[in-house]
Amino acid sequence: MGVAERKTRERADREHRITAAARLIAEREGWPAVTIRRLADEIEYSQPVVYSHFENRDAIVTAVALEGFGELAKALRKAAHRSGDRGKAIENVAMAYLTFARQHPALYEAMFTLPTSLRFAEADTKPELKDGFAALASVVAPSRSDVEVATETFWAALHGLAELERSGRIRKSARDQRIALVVRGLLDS
Amino acid sequence: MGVAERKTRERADREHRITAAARLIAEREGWPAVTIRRLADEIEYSQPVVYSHFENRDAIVTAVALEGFGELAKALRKAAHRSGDRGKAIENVAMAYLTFARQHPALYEAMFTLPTSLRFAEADTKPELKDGFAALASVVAPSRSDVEVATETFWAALHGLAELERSGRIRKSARDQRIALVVRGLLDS
DNA sequence: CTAACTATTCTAGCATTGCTAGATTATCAA
DNA sequence: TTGATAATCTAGCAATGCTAGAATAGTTAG
Repeated sequence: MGVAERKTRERADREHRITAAARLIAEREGWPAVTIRRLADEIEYSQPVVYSHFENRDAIVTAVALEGFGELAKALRKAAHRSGDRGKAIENVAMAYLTFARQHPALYEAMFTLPTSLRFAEADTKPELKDGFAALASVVAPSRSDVEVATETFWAALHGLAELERSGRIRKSARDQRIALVVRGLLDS
Repeated sequence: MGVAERKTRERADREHRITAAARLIAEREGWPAVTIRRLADEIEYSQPVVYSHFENRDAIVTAVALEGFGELAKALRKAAHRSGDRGKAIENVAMAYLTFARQHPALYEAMFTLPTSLRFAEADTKPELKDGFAALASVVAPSRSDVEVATETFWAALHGLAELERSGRIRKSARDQRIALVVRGLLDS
């Protein structure tokens, strides 16, 4: 009775091929180039098959975004882990965050600026979404009373830096100095 | 010979009616509802007339965004002006920034997340784009040596807060505490 | 092994979009 | 009044997201 198993496995494979193709095309040519027809071509099936996996285009973006959150969390955890003093830990995590955003611009776009159906701070919030926040919180300062507020602010600063850098609105050259400022701001308080 | 003048005035009026309609529809129903057909209907002309004013849809978004930058700069200048000590000034400006973003979400979206042809830090950078930055810089600390870096970081923090708040990824309740943290971070350094 | 049934996949099409070529109408100078 | 120019419109193209209904493949019962 391995037939059913094979079928579900094949379906899962195909689903993964869709998100992988979406991500690749987005990273190479931008999200507008990610059309259902293009994805259908890529997996060598017709359009309705794509819709048997995802309700609509946004759902595909959402799936990619979720992958992204998982990977970002992993990168942040790694950076938090190999850390000396607290300041260095914060700096490492900040660098890791900005590097991630810079190296996967389309992925980051899916995670933060494209319309997705991802809900935060709710009952059904996916673990991928919480993990990244937790990694940030771990270096902020486990001791201080306002960990959550401080983490939110840290996150906002990083996200803002990532976005303004990506859109070319702040100088690329002064990145390290800005990170230093953020780190100092978090330490002194 | 007031004919030519009247015509250019009428053209300018019509152009303004286009961006005003775009902005209104975007604010009420979101940017995807802003279609060329809809705008043409709104100004009671046919589609090609809209294209005689703007090269394409993005150019309309860009025009709205530029208006937004002008208004944001004005709001920030106002907040910077009525200020007591330096900490209060920074706080006022930060509050003004976030209030602006919250009260005009679609406008803010045009300014920061939708694709526009706005270029920063270049020769042809429009004054509206520089003014807001200048208003931020004015409260950061005219004395310190790293004004530009500090202003960029301040801006990034505000932008990050605005975006994460808008997308519901950080708690609305703790806004004031986060602002306090940003202000303290800027003061202590 | 065949026939019927079910699940899967495809073809073909709809409505909407951004954008434009070419016809049509209004405007104005000679 | 006529002819030329400018302003505007009609009609249409190609591309998009999405879907109904036909066709096919796969599975099971007799």
